Amino acid sequence: MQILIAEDDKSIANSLKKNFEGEGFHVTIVDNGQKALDIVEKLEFNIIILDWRMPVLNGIDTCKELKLRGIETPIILLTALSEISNKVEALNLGADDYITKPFSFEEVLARIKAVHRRYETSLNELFFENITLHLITHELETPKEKVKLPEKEFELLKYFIENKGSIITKDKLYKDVWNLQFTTTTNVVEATVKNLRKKLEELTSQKFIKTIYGEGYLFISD
Amino acid sequence: MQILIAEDDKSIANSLKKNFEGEGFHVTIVDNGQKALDIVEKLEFNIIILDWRMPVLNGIDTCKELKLRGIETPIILLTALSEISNKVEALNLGADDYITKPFSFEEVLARIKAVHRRYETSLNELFFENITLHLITHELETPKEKVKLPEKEFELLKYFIENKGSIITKDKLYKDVWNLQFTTTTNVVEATVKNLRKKLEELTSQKFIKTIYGEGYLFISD
DNA sequence: AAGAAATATGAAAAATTTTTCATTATTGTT
DNA sequence: AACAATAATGAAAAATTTTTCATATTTCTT
Repeated sequence: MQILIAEDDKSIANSLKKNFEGEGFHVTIVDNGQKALDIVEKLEFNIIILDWRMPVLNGIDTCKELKLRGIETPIILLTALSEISNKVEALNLGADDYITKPFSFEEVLARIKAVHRRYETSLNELFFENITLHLITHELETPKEKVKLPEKEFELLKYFIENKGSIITKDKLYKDVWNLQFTTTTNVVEATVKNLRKKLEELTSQKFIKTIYGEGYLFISD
Repeated sequence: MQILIAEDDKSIANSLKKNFEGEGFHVTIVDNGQKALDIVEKLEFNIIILDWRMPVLNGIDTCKELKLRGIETPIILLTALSEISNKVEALNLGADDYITKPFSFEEVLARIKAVHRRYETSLNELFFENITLHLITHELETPKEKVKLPEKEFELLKYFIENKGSIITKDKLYKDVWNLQFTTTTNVVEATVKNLRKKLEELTSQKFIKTIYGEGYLFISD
């Protein structure tokens, strides 16, 4: 997760950065709104955190300008308690949330995760590494190409991404994807896994679907 | 749009009601949280507005209880300015927005529309009359049954609902749904319309797809 | 290393969906 | 009412997807 923080108070900025990095996030700090606008043109972020008061260009105007430019990255505003009557303004400007100082890191983290989750689901896309699964059109988008997946392959891949990183047993797939009791008389799962594997590898040159012998499948980075 | 207002201050409640009805919404008023819980069990609402302070059961606890019961209807809390430090609590309780008194009706209306729109798109469903089209699973839900639509029928119905009430020419369908130049050498559109019509009529006993001779199709109430 | 269990695979079969085609029905115009 | 244009329909053909089956490969255990 790439986070941009625009905050002129160095102690706050560094404290946030240290904490976020402890969470495995990547943080970029700028000290005014204009610099935030500049860097957003060049790099992609998943979340933008703007301080309300900043030199050169404050958080409100930065937020307004970002939205004007069509940037859809979720924005969180940091405000002092005294400025709180402006909350309506904040949300009207297009900010997705705001946090009043002083705040605990736990609060910031919770808000960020909530906003990001909300954003992801609003997009109707599932992300994994360099692939995107479009939930409405059932298209699989890769660096190489965008293809429409047949029904079963779509459902299987969706299930894999939703359960990435943990072992998925075959009977779970029979139950959840095929709505079948687990029977030994069929091997549709293996057959469909084969086809999905082939398609994924052709498109990404990566092997996302591992098999754990005797246990099930594991969807994970190559 | 069905709105439930739980507010013990009669002047506020009635003023809201009058204004909402001017907008064509249908409003139900109750004067405490317990009554709100009771009526929500019996009737369906699109938005619930809860006053923060109320006798018997206040807005916070009502909100908490509604969420506990799995009610997903968006909730907006009304709070006095002095209670504003609890905003974090409000959002954590699962309220979708909150408005501080005193408020203008315009603000309330804007918030309601925003919350409702957010809700509808977050559901990933398209509604028309008594049918629901599930955008992720491609299922058509009717009072009688829920069936999975084949790809083309799904895309066609989605297009119809998105363009309900206005004439849809055949070349628009060829272009937007089939990605084809309009050619006279095929009649896939007619064939698919036929099948969708049959399915819709079997399931709802209604005829949603009218044909406007020489112009196109019109998706509209029977 | 050999055998057994589990998984993978290519190709065929079955099922479903999409499109075409020939014909019938409907609508608007004269 | 008759004609021409447009739309609807049933059935067949074509294309695609899903499942099955027989066989090959891999993995684990001894």
